[in-house]
Amino acid sequence: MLDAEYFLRLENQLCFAIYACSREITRLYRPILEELELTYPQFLTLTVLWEHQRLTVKEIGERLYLDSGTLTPMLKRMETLDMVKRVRSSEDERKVYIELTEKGTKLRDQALELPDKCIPHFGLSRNDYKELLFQMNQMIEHLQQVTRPINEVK
Amino acid sequence: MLDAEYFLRLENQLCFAIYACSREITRLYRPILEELELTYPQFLTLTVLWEHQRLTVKEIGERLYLDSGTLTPMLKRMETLDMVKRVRSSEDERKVYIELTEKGTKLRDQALELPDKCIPHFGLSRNDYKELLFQMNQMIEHLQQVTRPINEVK
DNA sequence: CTAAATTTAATTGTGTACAATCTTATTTGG
DNA sequence: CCAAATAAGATTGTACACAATTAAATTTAG
Repeated sequence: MLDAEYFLRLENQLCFAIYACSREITRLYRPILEELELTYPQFLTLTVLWEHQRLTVKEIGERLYLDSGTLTPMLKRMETLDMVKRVRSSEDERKVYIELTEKGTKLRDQALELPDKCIPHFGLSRNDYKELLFQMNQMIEHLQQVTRPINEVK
Repeated sequence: MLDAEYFLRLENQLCFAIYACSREITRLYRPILEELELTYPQFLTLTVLWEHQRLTVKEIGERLYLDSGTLTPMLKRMETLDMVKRVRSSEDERKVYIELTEKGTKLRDQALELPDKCIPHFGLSRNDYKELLFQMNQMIEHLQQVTRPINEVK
């Protein structure tokens, strides 16, 4: 049983701090990503594609925790910008493969400058960075046990 | 000089972890807030109003780091739901005061159940919660020094 | 083997975010 | 005192998020 009055105050709400922090980081990235004609979620999409070359919409969604309602229109915009190709699978017509174009592949070179330009502004030591990353991922896991439907009962 | 290759991998990106964590928390809150007819940003708006009774749009924006482009339409929706009143100031016609209605005030009672229902799912000890909150707020401060225009030179 | 269930994307509709611009009101400097 | 600067909200346009639904393809169970 928590002290509800205490945790209802804005200054004590961890969820608000995380939400605000997320938006501040996006704000930091925005002008730099703008030079690459990218938004932050588009950059994340390229990040997973740089690691895997070719993924279905569903597989991208599993990695970024986004659904087709978000991804489909975003991927279409990225296709218009000639960063990715959308290829309907021939073995399974339900699937759409997302592949990097040459332009999308080359963007990685410019994106390599991002960490250096951004991470120092987090104001974290290398160790704090790692610990915070670990904590966040643990929290995500915890939360997903509640927020994601349990289909793995089979 | 950071190892850019390392920090470009999705699993090593703290910004992604924070962004994903923020969305997972919102997902945890959503069904509970839905019972109060609230979205998460609307809940935050009520949170600051419960603390201050009456604030201008600008003052709400300063606390939540949101601008009028976000707040104006949201506050209008909340007015439609009879949670707040929008009152143009008579001393300074540029300002619009946001005040709680009776309904908006009473929602606090139900909102008091939120911390108990949600925070345990974070999977954090009371101490980890406090430390994480502190770290996040520190990061926000650091980031704002870069992302927010410096007007306080005067 | 086929009807029902499941899977994958796409679509629809609502609600943020936020840059950029606009409008109106107030403040300030000459 | 008044024109220029500034300030507060509103508006416009673009891009996510995400629930809910739809459409089409594939799997599965009887």
